[in-house]
Amino acid sequence: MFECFVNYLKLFKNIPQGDIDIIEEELEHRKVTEDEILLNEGQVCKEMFFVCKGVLRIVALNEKGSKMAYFFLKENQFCSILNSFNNNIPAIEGIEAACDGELIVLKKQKLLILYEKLPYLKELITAITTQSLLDKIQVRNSYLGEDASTRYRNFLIRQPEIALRVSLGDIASYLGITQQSLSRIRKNIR
Amino acid sequence: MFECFVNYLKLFKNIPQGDIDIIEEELEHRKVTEDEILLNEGQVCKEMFFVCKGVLRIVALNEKGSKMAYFFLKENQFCSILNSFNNNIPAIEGIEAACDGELIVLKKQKLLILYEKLPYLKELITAITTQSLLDKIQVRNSYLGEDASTRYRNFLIRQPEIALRVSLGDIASYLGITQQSLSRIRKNIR
DNA sequence: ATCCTTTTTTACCATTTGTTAAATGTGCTT
DNA sequence: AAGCACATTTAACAAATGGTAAAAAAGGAT
Repeated sequence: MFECFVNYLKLFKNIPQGDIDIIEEELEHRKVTEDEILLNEGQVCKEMFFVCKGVLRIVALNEKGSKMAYFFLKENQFCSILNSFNNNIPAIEGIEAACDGELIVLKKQKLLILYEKLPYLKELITAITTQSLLDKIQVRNSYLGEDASTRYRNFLIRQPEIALRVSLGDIASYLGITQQSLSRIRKNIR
Repeated sequence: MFECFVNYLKLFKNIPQGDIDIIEEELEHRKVTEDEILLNEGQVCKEMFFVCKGVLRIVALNEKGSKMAYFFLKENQFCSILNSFNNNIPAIEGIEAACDGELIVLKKQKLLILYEKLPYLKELITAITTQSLLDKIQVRNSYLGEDASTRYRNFLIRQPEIALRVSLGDIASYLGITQQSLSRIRKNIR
């Protein structure tokens, strides 16, 4: 049930079986279906998800009021709205399932218990999520300097598995262009 | 000399004078002039800067080979290339002074000494820099969903002081548009 | 003040992207 | 299989942006 999560952590640090038992005590498992909403914009985010299977998307409303995908998270990635989670403030973004999948749910209360019992876990998870922030920011910055066609080609290189599993509309909003533009770009690439 | 840095930290946590003496022991002060390069792309970043006066810019080469500004950092903000700083790998971005200014320099070696002596300092600085990452990523994401004119208007709202202190070329590259486009947008706004 | 360099503004045209609308395709339900 | 809802593709036109080049403006140095 929780192997994928534990196995992922073990990639970074050897964790004794006793600790694993403690960790699994506080985890929850959840199946999600496409377009299921895991967190609404405006709510305080009190959970951190770990994707075992499928793809999650972080979404927000843009200036014109339409939903835009900020990020896609796939297997072995954490997904939360950290600004909300850390500071107990309403989230500006929401979390949705981009396709059917399975998650590990880390409730904030339970995670804090784990951090008390196993302080190294806090360091580890913080390091992982911080690193993923740095990766995300690097990608988003580079997109701003590219035209739509280049953005799409780089998206295919950077996240080929995502490209196959989420809708064209999702990808277009993620790249900051319209569906029609993306469809046109796809045609030109063929 | 170092008051601005210490005063800033005190906003978050009360720090006894003894600790302040320890901290100041490890700090360095540096004056910079406009366009001075503080870190070249490709180098490993071994320092963290704290801006006392002026504006720094984080730059990177885009697909076409021209320099793009990823971020501007002003008074009371930390500036480093964390991916390089944390992981001892060459930086993809560079750091330059966008105008004359004064900095506190925190060398990695000395910072690690401070973290040993005052563990709460590590938590504090990590929290501050993580929060600023979240803020930056939020802004960059929203820019991707806006057209150039909206981006500029939101830039003026979000960072009015920066707008007055850096060149049009810097702002244009930050917003992912050409100087000419930005100049045209400015005209339309008047 | 003058010259020189750099930045900013303009203008023109090519290209890209957005908008609107319709057509086509795809999968699901009955 | 037929029908329906939804996603994707196309098309035609409008609007925005980029590329190039040149003029104007602003600063600095002498």
